[in-house]
Amino acid sequence: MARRRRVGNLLALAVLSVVAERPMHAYEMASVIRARGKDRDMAVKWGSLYTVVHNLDRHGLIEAAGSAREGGRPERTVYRITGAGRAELDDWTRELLSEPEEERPRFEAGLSVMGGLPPDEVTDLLRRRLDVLRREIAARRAELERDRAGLPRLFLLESEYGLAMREAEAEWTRSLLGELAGGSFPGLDQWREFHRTGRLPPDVAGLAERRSVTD
Amino acid sequence: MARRRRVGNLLALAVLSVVAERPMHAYEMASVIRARGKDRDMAVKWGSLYTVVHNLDRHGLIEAAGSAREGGRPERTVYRITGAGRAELDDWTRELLSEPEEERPRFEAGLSVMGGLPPDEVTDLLRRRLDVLRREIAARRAELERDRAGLPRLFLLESEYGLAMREAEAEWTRSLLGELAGGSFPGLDQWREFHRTGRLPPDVAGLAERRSVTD
DNA sequence: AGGCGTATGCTCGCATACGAGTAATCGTGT
DNA sequence: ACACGATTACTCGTATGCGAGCATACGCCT
Repeated sequence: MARRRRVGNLLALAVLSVVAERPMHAYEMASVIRARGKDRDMAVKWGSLYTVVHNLDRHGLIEAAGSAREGGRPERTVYRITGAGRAELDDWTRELLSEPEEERPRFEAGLSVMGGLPPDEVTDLLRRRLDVLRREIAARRAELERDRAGLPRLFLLESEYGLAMREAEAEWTRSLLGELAGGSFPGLDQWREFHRTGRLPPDVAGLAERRSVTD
Repeated sequence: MARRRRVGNLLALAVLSVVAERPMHAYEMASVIRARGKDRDMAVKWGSLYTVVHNLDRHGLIEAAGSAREGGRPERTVYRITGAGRAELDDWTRELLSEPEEERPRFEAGLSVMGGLPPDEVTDLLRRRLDVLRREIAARRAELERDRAGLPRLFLLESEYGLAMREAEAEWTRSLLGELAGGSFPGLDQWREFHRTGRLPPDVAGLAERRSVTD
């Protein structure tokens, strides 16, 4: 699984998904993607739009269906999705839904180098993180509540999922923070010691090596 | 915040974090990163190692500290971290810890195009996802239990966090699956209808447009 | 009727990212 | 004592990714 996509940028998924509805020219795709709020779900970089559309064309996933010009000067190519494109869209969707990420969130990277900062600063940083999370959760929850009135559930799932994950993250952070601030975090003294003296206590040095597990 | 990093690849963070300990040559960095299991925390592509090391050098975050040759033929440059490098490492760590991701997980993209597949297939796909999640959770939990014996808590946090997130994800998926499989998911009929007829019921069409919110 | 802000629509160049390939050395079984 | 598989160590080319910039046109105010 996790096959290599001919065009791997998630923006390509968004493009396929809107052009599957009806033929459009590139800029219109952008507008529709924006109107549907799909750009919120996938951190779209608009600078990549034309590259992506081009590549989709090159690989036969969409194709020119003529061109149109309106009052506005430049002649724009209208694209339609091809059979291969539709197949790719479906297959990609299937993959995204059925296979959990291998991709680690960046916070995990942060945790993994966290020991390089002194514990009290870390506590402070996590407190800040928790603050932001809480604010975001409130904002999203409000937005979701507003949307529930007008939108079918199917279109709200991404938001619900995002909210649930944020909540879990906040919860986890809060619990860690409790241990750090309350002083019950095991090894806190060595950690502090390490930053006072600049060196690891001998019993911890060399301990950081992890065995290779079931990989 | 979220300043642009001179070298943005997370592999660069790993490199900085190990070379901060003591000067090393490139390949040794790779070994240490692997030995610490940091590569598990950040999906490292080893093909990027030399590019990244090069770029760190170019930007003055590390610098050559001489070169060594051992039995093995090629002369290897030994790098040490610079003041700027240490500052970058600390600043980056601070950012990763204190600022929650803007980055959307790919699953969210999947959810957002999910409507393109018929509900029964989606149910099936999510069931598969849940299976994989459950297996992963069991595996990670076992691994974590094993590691608890030998490693200080500080080095287990990434794993604990990863596990907590997987659990939350599984929980959310399970609950959605319940609604889909049990038929209580609102709008299920229209969704199915849409796939039978190929067209949206008129009351749903045009509904997908999202208002622009607080952005 | 002219000025200006904003939306539209697109181009370009540079910097990466990273897969795939290469070549030497080491370890170990026979 | 040598073959061969694994490990060490690195190079290169190609495909993107994407920020920044640019040009036109439209709506609206004055």
